[in-house]
Amino acid sequence: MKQGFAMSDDNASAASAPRRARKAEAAPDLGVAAAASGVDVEQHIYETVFDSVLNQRLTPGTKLPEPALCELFGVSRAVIRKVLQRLEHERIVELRPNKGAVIAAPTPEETRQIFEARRALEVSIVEIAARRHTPQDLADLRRLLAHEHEITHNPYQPAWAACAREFHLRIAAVAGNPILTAYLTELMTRCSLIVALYQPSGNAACEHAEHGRIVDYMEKGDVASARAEMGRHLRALEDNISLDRGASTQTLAQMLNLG
Amino acid sequence: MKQGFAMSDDNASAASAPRRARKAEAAPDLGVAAAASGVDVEQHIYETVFDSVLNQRLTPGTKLPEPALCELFGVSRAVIRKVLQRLEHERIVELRPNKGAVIAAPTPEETRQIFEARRALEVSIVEIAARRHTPQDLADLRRLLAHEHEITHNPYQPAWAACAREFHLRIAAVAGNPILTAYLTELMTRCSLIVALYQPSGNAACEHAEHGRIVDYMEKGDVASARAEMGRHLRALEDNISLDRGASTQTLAQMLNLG
DNA sequence: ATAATATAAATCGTTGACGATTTTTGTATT
DNA sequence: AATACAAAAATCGTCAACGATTTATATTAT
Repeated sequence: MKQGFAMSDDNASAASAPRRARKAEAAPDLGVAAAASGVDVEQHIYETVFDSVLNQRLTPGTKLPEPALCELFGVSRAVIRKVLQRLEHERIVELRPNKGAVIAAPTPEETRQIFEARRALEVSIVEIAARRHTPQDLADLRRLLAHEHEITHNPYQPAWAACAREFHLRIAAVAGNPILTAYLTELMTRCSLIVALYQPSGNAACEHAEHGRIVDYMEKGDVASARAEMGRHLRALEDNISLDRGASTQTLAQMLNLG
Repeated sequence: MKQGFAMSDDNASAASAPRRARKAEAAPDLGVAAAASGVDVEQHIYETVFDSVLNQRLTPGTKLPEPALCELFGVSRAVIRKVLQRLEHERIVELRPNKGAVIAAPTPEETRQIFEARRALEVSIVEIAARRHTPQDLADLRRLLAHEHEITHNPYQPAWAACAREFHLRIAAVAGNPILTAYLTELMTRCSLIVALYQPSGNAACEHAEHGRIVDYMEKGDVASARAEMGRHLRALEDNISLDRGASTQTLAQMLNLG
């Protein structure tokens, strides 16, 4: 098969020109801003790739050649390599030695493990959140539920996925443990990859109702029911994933929402 | 304060010599072995640092200068940098921009979060393990308990810590979810840092008894009791950490068990 | 026409070097 | 003697280049 990339052609002219405005001898470029922006540039590249994965512009299996990313972002290979290693550790990309980086493609077995891990984590998280929530926390969750309700009938899948993601992460935020939140964030990102791979026939309205029940139990202080409902909800999510595949024909620049 | 390092002196003569035996023109060094060993070298460096942290030779706050590590392991800065980034992502070292890497020193608040995350994870892990264990799994756990019993009266703290660590990770292995095992591994490594920082007055015999009860409940299939006992056990662990500090005077080479 | 082989292109791993920042050391002043 | 300041050393971030490996392409033989 053929990957639909054409970046070395259309980007060689667009990205190489601003690249030279770094240490020019004519412009008195204050070196402080250039050096201090280094860490921000790295974060920007990371977030761009991350966001593209969440929005399914970068789909599992997509190759991420280092030279292409260098030209797209106008940086050296060292910083690209650093970002790729970070993404690898979060299981978003897979780094095959001497063969390049690709967006990770969770196998069915990994999918099972990811959902089992989510259940293990989230039932504990919702238990902590059910004990620790403030009135403000509940108001925020209700507001998220209202936004969910509006978007339930939106056919654009990534929008709903982002909404649901925000809900689960908000509960983790209520629990107030950054470590558990980080783990859950990682697992939910991998779930985005799963959704992109095996398009689930998810019923947004059904999921929305389950979210509502979870908040209801939290408000009542019914910890056990909140745990049970979260467990049911996650099992239901796992239960509707098919095994179709979809291949893309976009360019890497389009997937990254650049140019 | 003064860090007790003297590596640039005694290592400049010992490590720079074998460094040159890489691409010499006289020796027909087969480049395949040198290139293929690259990933193993990286893994070796990682495991050396990791092991040194577990054994409390590398204690929180210890600086890890890149040039020193380059000479100690005879590699370039790129590979050292890669290992440091990996260790940073696992929260074992902290990478302060432009200020170097140090062994992480969990704060009291982080300590609370780490133990809360351990409880959240391990009660679910032991529940899965209690449902999924085979006779062989139970035999292995009993064997670990026997080894624990022998070492209970050993005054050398890291030996007992390694034993307890193995027990908890074995339960995770019985649960059979690599993702949860990886998260727990990370948390237990951070617990080693906590132990090194705030030396707990842990009662090994008491912990050993709790381990035994956990396995008993698993064997009986009493899932709820296994969960509860694990929760009690982890709370007890958290409850005895003091707030003393200890500073080291060893050289980095000694801490890494080299030469 | 297809398969196998050889050549060419692209990509990755590693290294050494340069500039910028931080830390240490030495000096002068109060 | 202690503090403040300045020079020097050490360390880190980034980059460009070289060799090795992989992938794609072109050629040739069956």
